[in-house]
Amino acid sequence: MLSLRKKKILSAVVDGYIQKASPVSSKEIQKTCLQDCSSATIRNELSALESMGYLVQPHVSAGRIPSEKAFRFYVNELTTESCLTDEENALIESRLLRNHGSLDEVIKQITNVISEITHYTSVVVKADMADTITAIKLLDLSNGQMLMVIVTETRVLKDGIVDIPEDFDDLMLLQAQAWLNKLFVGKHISQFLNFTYPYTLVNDQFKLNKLFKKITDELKKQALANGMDVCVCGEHNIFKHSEYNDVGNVQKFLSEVGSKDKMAQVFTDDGGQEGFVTVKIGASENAPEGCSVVTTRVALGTNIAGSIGVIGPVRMNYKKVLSVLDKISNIIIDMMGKE
Amino acid sequence: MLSLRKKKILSAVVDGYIQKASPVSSKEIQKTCLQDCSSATIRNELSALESMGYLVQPHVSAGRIPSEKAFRFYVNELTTESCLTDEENALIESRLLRNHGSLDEVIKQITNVISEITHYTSVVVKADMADTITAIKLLDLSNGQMLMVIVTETRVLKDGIVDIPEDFDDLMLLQAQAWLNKLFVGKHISQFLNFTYPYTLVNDQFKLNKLFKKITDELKKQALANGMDVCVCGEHNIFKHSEYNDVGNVQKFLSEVGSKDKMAQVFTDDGGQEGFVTVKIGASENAPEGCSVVTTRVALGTNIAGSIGVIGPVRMNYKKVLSVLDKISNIIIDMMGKE
DNA sequence: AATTAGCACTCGACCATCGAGAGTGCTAAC
DNA sequence: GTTAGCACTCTCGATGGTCGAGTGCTAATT
Repeated sequence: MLSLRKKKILSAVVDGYIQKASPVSSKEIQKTCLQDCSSATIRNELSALESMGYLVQPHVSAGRIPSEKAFRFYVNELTTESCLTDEENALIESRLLRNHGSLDEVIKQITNVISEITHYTSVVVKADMADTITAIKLLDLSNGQMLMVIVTETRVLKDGIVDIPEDFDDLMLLQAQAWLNKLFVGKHISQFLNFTYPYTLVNDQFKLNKLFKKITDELKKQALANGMDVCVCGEHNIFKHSEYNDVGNVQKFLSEVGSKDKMAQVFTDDGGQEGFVTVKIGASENAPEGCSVVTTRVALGTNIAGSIGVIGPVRMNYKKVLSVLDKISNIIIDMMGKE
Repeated sequence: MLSLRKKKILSAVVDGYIQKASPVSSKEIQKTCLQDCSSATIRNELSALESMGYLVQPHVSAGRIPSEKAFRFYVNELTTESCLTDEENALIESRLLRNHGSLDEVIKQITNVISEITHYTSVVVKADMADTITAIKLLDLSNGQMLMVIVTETRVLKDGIVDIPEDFDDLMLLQAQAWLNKLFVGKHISQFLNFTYPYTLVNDQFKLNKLFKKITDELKKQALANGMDVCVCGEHNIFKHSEYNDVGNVQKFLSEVGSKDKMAQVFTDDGGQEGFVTVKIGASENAPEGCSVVTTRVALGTNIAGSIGVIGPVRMNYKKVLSVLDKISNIIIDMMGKE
């Protein structure tokens, strides 16, 4: 457990770093939040926090940078109180309340406002929960591969291709198909997400298990990429943040954000509870490397599940992002309640 | 007119620069294409070409870099013969010929193959020519602004907002509306593109003319952004080209490519003739700064106009891009003919 | 025992300098 | 008109030196 002073200092480092994007020194902390302490004392504390894994020193004569652990601490300590200005609140409301025909229009509006106010990239993932699976087909392509097709009430998802092992005959393919249908027909495609293949379920032979796992994995990917609508807005906001002064980072970020299945994955892999905001910090919490992902669940209509959120560098303005998402999810829940 | 040797040298510089992305020296040219000349002679020629505006020298001890004028020369000299390998041809064919339900699917496939083979960003702009304008509405928002709405047979385009001058009354608004309807009802939205506002048409008063011009400009922008479907693929390919090692350039490029109206504009502003490939080099030829745009027109169905093409740095592999677009447009024209 | 003042130390950022190498332009000879 | 030869210019990378920021440690203080 951290002493009160350590907490204060740690928060100050994180706050300062979020603001300036450069290492924070003992003197700065003294100025901003601990005038009644000397910088030497703070240095001792910083040193302690470093050895506890909260801080990192890029080099000996630089200040401290918060680690992902520090950001996690910071976010946990955060109060839920909003930091939005009246103008920002008004903007959000006016944008969401003007009634824009179709759901997709509304979603566009949502991503728009979020990215505009937060200056990060925003994402909304939509899944029609009423659109359930009616069949799963495994189609032998006669070239050692099979095509997997998921049929739902409203559409057909294809393009999943998997190698068939040589000792796998037609009968087994049919068995596999039957098994998949038994498991998933009537369910929503998003339920692949929570499904993990149990190795002992079908067959003890390692090879077959491996194939079955491959099939369900591939189906999962398909379901993510095509079964859910992903709307992204404000990708270009990354250029505002100094971690993306490097072309390599930009490239990595854009390729992550551009991949629908990754986004669907990252933005729906949370508690699934409506009204709560989830924060994932860095790769260790399953966000893309160097990134944080903030999401919240919201019903976008009867039987339409939605996940709205923000993706950006770990050095993110969490206060603002959390406030915005909180505000927006409340408005939406409200809107939905009235209909 | 350039001497044969100058042409040879100029082509060699462009070729070399396209390949290496670094200045080309006299010695290199000697090696690659003019063994029977000394490097000194080539230097004289290079110097002449430079003063003619074809070449640029970044600094005195560097080789030459081709100017946009040089690329224009190079492209004009290019023969139409294809430089594609058998594998590439086969890939294109197999991708386009597997029949993918909807037109949008096909378009996705087209952009996909193009960007995959050329390693540039590819764009397809689709315009349903049968979808004509049924009405244009100017709606006074009572706050000194008006909302402009274009109604076509299948959809409603809105969101164009323009200030109304104070001395503009309701009657004039109606007049303006009547005028616009008279001009454009029954036509396709893309025809705004070719429309330029004639100052003397309605009123001699400068102010009103200015407003009318503003309205048509705004309508144009709307028509471009929303009246045509723009499909972009392979944005991330820019990272493969060294001109985009700089974050600033990446940002500029992505913001250009991300703006639908700019893309619709750039990719449809050509002769409009089917089967011919148009090349725009650099800002002076109305491509985005530092970029070249290669396009070709193709009917994507009865009454559906399409423009398919590639956008990338001026230092583009024109041989390949032209070959690919040529091949693809031929296939599509063929496909359409059969239906 | 915790805090603090003071100081030596370290390291990055910035700048100037230097030499090597590339490639040119010019001159004079062919 | 072409070419060999050479001086010249400029970039690039390496080297070194100074400055300032910020630390860690020590010894004194509370």
